[in-house]
Amino acid sequence: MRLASDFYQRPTIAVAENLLVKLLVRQLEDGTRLSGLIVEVEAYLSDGDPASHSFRGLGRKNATMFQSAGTLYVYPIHAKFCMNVVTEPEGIGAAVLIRAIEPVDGIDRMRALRGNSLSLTTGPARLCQAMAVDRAFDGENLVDSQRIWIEETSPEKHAPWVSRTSSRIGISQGQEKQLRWFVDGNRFVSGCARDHSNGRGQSLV
DNA sequence: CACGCGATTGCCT
DNA sequence: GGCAATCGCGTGC
Repeated sequence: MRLASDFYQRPTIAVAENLLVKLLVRQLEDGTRLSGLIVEVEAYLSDGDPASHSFRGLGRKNATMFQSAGTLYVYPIHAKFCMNVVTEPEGIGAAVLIRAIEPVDGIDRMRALRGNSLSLTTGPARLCQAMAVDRAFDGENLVDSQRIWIEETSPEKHAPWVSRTSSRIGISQGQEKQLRWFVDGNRFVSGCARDHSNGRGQSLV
């Protein structure tokens, strides 16, 4: 079942934690269904978070981040793209970056979209490429889009898992904040923190 | 040990 | 609004 607006319109940290092991679904124009379990996310807050694109207030390049909860904020980076889910009430400016998924449906198609590269969906730019998400999806709303959305998953359908936290990856400011969540031991999680969890990781369940 | 990747900024239009 | 980009680090060859 698709996640509704009230899921996204909550404190960003709660949304980030709860996005783990939800199913990200992309319906291609030809009807092909691509999907994957979210196994790594990062939170970018509206207040006191220098790593967040919203840190300096609403500008021409981050306006989507201030739209309603559930809106997809896609930003360009090094000729590729990363996708975020907008959280909190409209106008706040906070989001959750989806950094990795474990492929479920349409793996062959994802591989083709990735240019047959081995790393399919590990890393935010890679998973965008594998899910055929580009700038045209900036502003798309996961609550009612026919092209992309996030579904609830049944706990009995996948093995028990443990959530861990760590510092965010690839940022120059706000490194002390523990705003990254990932599924412990999952092979699709990016970065070394899969192994050490920054020494202060917490088992949440 | 080579290669690919990537939470931002500046510049051009 | 759109595009191009640097270099440190993890991955995999």
